[in-house]
Amino acid sequence: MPELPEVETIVRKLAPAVIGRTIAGIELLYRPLVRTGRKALAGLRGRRVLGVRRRGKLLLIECQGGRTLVFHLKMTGQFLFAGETDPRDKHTRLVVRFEDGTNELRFRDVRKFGFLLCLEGEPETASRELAGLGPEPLLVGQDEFARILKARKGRIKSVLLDQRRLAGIGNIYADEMLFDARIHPERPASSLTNTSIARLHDSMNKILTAAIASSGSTLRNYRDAEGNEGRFQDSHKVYDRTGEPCVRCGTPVRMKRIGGRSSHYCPRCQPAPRRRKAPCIPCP
DNA sequence: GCCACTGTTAGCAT
DNA sequence: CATGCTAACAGTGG
Repeated sequence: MPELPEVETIVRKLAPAVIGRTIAGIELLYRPLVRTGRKALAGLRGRRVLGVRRRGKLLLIECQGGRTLVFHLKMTGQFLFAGETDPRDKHTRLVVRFEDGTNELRFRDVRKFGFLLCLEGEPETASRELAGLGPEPLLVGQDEFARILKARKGRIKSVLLDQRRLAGIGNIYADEMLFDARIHPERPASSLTNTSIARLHDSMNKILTAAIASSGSTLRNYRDAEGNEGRFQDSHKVYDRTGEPCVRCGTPVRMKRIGGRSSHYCPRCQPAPRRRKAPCIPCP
């Protein structure tokens, strides 16, 4: 479940709790979690944590000596702190112990989709996963945003979800920002007017900023590193509100599968794109 | 019990 | 290259 606002929330909890601490050991409980750098992982013992940051939906833990742990939480990855003697549940995939021994950091992931890279050197250049990402939605300017959208033939929602175009937007926030900007999720990205693009840029900033301020959305199992739930689900206007009245016009919110993803929208506030007339083949 | 569904995305087909 | 499905996994809810 974690998208940009959830990963950002986790980063903010994790940073003060681990920066400056020295790693005493790492226990890998599910080997396939580590996609690259399993050997480098063992070499983290004795190194200090220098920083924690986010890129798209990835969470980066930067350590002394130019090594970086890169986590993707996919659907069900989560971090928690626990005492070293507290029982571990069966979904715990990795444990980081620290020299101060006050608590340990655990990564658990029910569905096992999450992954970890242990990189040496500049992360942005050391891995495809990072190098291929588009700009940060909260940093991209309106002009570049417009260029990204206008160059795409596909549906606007699919473009928002494409991490090579913009990094960090997932299903929930794509639906919410499209509703806010009154754009139908199936509108071809290249067909958007400058006005619509400007509105969508504003909505993207507004929704993501508000979601971060509310510590993300908890619909099923998302929790931050302290076990807290997010509160932004209370502000969802369309996501997970199928059949409920649109907050703007009262029309029931509709759910439709678009590009394999459940998509929620108001059929009245977000009118369907006009179907193009068939080209006149034997145009005389 | 069975079936449908789930917030991601890599990999493959077109 | 771009775009569109589906599988990978495990649990939950009907």
